[in-house]
Amino acid sequence: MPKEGITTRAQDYAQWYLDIVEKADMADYSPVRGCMVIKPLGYALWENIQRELDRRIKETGHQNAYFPLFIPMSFLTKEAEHVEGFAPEVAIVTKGGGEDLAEPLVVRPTSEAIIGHSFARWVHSWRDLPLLINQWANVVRWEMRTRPFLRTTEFLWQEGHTVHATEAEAEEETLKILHEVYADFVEKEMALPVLRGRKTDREKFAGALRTYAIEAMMQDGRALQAGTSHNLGQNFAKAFDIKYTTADNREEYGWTTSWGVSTRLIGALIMAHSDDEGLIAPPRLAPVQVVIVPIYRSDAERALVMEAVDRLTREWSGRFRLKVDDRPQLTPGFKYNEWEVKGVPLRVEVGPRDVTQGTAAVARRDVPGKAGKAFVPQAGLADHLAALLEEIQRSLYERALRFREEHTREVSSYDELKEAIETGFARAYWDGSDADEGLIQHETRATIRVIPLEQPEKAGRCVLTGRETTQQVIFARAY
RNA sequence: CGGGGUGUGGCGCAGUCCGGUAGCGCACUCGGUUUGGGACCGAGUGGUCGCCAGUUCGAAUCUGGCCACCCCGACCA
Repeated sequence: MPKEGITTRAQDYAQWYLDIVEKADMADYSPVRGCMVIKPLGYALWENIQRELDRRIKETGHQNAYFPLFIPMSFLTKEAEHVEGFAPEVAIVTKGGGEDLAEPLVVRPTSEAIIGHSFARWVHSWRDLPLLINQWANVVRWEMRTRPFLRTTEFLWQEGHTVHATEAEAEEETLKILHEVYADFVEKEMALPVLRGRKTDREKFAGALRTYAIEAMMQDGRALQAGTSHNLGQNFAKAFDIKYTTADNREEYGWTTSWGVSTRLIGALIMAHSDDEGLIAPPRLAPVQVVIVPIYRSDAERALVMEAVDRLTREWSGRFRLKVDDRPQLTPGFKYNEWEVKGVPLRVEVGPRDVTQGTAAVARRDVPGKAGKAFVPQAGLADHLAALLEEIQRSLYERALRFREEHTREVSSYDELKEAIETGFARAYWDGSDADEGLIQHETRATIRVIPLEQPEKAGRCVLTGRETTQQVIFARAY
């Protein structure tokens, strides 16, 4: 049954997304344009995302630290490409304590500059390297057009910043983050398959040597950049004077990297898995994994049912993130709908009939309606639920992967490319220039999302120029 | 920054053309009956109609100005 107040995906995908955010109660608008209030459900998702990412970031040897919100204006201008890229979208503080500041302060749009300054003070010797730091922070970018989670003026993220002795080590770090932290997290925890690849020069980070990214496909066939990892070369080391002395007493600039993912991931999670009924949260990140709805008429039945619920859940302690919805005066049907909109993966119903029969009704969020509901024995219920949560996690991933495969076409002509990007990704041989890419963007609104790391063995002809090349790229419209 | 739209109880809207005591649905509060797919009945609370100025005996409604937000595009995690 379509839920009240949720536009269907078929009607208007963009409006559907906004409706899900609102009806699932994940975020609210704020008095400041483009800024968003993250409500408890949205924030609980973020906390779970943080926990899993933070674990991977630490397992790969990084430590958390925190750097200031304000950056002296002059710092931002030290790296030429960097300032050019970010200047149009920074917020600037010119007054403090009622006085004009001697130097305006930029509210960080990203922290390469302020962290670069610190790193220059921290790094002296080859023994100080590699320096592997991460911070969880908010940043501000004055965007023209905003959308909850996908693009907001202020957003939350993590940004890793590292310094290495050699170019090869910096490159290794950049790719390690891409694979072992970002792709691993998004595929395993978010149940969302990603394409891994390099960005073209047009799309790379301002000031980077090379940018790598993971790209995911949303249910409307558009691409969403889920994370980026930059090899900054020596650009920032030179701008901020990050130098070290080698083992044979030579002075060298360090090689730096930076990488980040943001609350945008919540937007990706919503758009990739949810349906016209509401949010579908992947079990591994769902703030509530199992909701129990007790059903009763009289006080006597209530006592009976609640006793069974208490007995069951006592045995589950710690196994699930669990919610017992014993709110009085609300009908079971109302509760089913509410938890469906909020994306809880499993619902367990326990009523008088179940108490007598030793059963419970279990409903899967990812399989709507009767098809996803079954009466199962109370004995062994916890194991059954645990298995179902894993099954849902796997099923969501496979569904998203199948969708991406069905909406990805190999194209060999510009006409085919134009057609393919209407519904999904276009994989094409490419030997064009930056200007050619700009032309295609102008004509089709599609851009090269990634140059996939996995490339074909044999050569083909560039979709635009017709020149022979071995390089394939992915074109798509992006969020 | 261009284009479109909207500002009226917490939310969604009607009323504006044609000026005359601000209304509906949901939500909320209280009482009762209900509860296996969004319960029902009854009684209530709540709004200087985005802001400023003007016209008028009288403005949500007419005139002028301003502001804000949303949606669609170009720029971007």
